[in-house]
Amino acid sequence: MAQKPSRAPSMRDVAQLAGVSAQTVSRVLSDHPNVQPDTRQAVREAARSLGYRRNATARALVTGRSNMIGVITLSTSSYSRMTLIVGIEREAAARGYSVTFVSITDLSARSLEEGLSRLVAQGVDGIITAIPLQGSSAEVESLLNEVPSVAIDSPLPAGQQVAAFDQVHAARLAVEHLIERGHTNIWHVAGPQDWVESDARITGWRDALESAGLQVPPEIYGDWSAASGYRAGLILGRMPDVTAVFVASDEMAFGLIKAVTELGRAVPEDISVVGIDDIELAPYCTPPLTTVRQPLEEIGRHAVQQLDSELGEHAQGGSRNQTRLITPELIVRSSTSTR
Amino acid sequence: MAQKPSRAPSMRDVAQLAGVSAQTVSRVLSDHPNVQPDTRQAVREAARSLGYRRNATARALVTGRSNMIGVITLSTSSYSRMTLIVGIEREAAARGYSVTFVSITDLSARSLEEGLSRLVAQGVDGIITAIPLQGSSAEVESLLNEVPSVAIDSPLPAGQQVAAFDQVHAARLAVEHLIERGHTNIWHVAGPQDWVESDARITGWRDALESAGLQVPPEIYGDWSAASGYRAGLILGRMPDVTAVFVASDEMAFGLIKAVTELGRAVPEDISVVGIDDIELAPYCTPPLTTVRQPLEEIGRHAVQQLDSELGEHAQGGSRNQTRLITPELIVRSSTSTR
DNA sequence: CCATAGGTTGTTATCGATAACAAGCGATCC
DNA sequence: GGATCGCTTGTTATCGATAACAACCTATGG
Repeated sequence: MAQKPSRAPSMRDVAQLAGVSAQTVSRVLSDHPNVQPDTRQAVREAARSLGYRRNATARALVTGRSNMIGVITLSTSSYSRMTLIVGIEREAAARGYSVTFVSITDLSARSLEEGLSRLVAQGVDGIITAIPLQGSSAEVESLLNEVPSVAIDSPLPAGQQVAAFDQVHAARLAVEHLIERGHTNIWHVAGPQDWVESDARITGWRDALESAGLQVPPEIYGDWSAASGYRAGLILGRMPDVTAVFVASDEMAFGLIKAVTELGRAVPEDISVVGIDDIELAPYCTPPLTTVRQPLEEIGRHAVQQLDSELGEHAQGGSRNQTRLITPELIVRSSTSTR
Repeated sequence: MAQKPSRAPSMRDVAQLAGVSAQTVSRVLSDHPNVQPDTRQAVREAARSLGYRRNATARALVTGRSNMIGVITLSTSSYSRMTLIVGIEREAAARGYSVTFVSITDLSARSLEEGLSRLVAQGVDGIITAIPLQGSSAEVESLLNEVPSVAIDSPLPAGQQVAAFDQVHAARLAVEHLIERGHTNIWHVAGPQDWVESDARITGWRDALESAGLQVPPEIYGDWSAASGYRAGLILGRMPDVTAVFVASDEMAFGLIKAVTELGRAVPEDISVVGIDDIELAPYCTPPLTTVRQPLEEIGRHAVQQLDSELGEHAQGGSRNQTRLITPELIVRSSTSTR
């Protein structure tokens, strides 16, 4: 049944069938204004009857625009990454872009280079870097110079646009909430060392404590995983004077709560816990997790919007460096109690 | 500082600098065997000094291969989707493909068509459909005929390859575990109605019960979300003779456990619960969740492998319809007890 | 009634690479 | 020593579209 079509129909075929030139077909398909209605009609019909589909590759070659945007991200399979990517994809689709996706395993400059160059080689019009790395390399900078880009999370060097979430503020919200409830000994389980998010959240936590005149204990580093939160919990649960912990991600908070509970300390009666993210399962934690929501899908959309407008200006050459910060929101559930 | 390069260097530029023809440059860059070592060397140097990068668009146009594979998936930001996509991306990268990603919001034939045609228009070499829909439309079939494709989850009609996980077996494993522990009244919270996964898991559950000579209660439908699991829990928790529930996803299991616990029924003492997926948080559920692991990253990799080999054969025209089933594994934690 | 303007359509060149063919050249073989 | 072989390199055509220019035709105005 499936007859093998020797070749997909080209513009020439459509033109021939409609009795016009290829150029006219092109005009019709691009909605140029100056085409006679009947011609337009005829071309449309011919195209439909042949099942014609415009060849994006050829267009890209001649126009210099591929209408693809590249996304590079860490390959952690976390909720947050996925939500971000879905946000990006939606907005991109709405604006007529398709999304090419590259994930890297580690944060080394090597693999960052490798990933970026895959995207550039693929001919994307712009790149969204959803990578939380701090430093970078000359090679990376030069790659990012070849193509307009927007950074999520990380303030990468080149005069780039940034679509971000106010991490410091988020952390401050969480900690202030604990302070309001009367806690004075508030610990922090942070993300891994070289992540900007980790730093920002540490900063927010520290700021909040200091402005309240409270003592700042040492932070404990995790790696975003629930398992690392569990390990932190095994430590903190053994310290009797710890009554509150601000955890840098919901997933780590799950682990921490499990650990301290196993050690016989009740949450929130003995220890209050606040997370960050508001993952889908946060309300179903035992107890339901108080957390700061990150509107990730929105962040993804913003990133695409900025990239799109940057691509628009690109022709003209305007290049201001605006940053759009998104405001976090505290979600109070039951993992925090008044002291 | 950032000088605007009027145009990226082309093969011609490299050729000129190296004092050879464009074709020779092409040969060097494609690692053709018959090139004199010094020529090769000279070309390589010229390319490096110009910062030359091969234009994938032009290559794609002339070779007819874009080295892009398309992935279409539902835009649920679940853990599993992300894991799958990461698996796909890794394997694709390893085989020299880049991945273009389209997510759709609903399972209507309309949006499926829309998404697929975006991919086809973009010129992908092959498509991985990670969409759990049962039915489809003529238009969809015709789109899938234009391009080789592999289905994950769903047995889409066209003589497609399928990379799948043995859902029926997985469900059976879960239920048999409960039966072994002495349970006789085992309920099921299923996924949404028109998903193949839901059906397969229902089938497995039913099979296991029937072969044990047990009664089959009516299934309760959820939508994979923790919230829907919670609702199911509010129902099942009120039925005193229910001692075991097999839940079609870990996320729903989290919700269910929360609900029945709130109703005063202890897990696993009063009610045993088994999920499916083994999400990262499963061990940190209260109590730690017994579940059946889905090796999603592996499934993603398999899908790419099959697609790649299909793309290879495509030239020759072989087209058998092999299916690779991946075996599930039961992970016993503490949410199930002996009756 | 001719000149000009503007709408409509066609022609040609081009984007950046590769495939297919052609040519040059030294070595091997009889 | 001449013919053939095989390695190396260059030439030309092509992929499928669009940009830029050219040509034609129909109104409109003087």
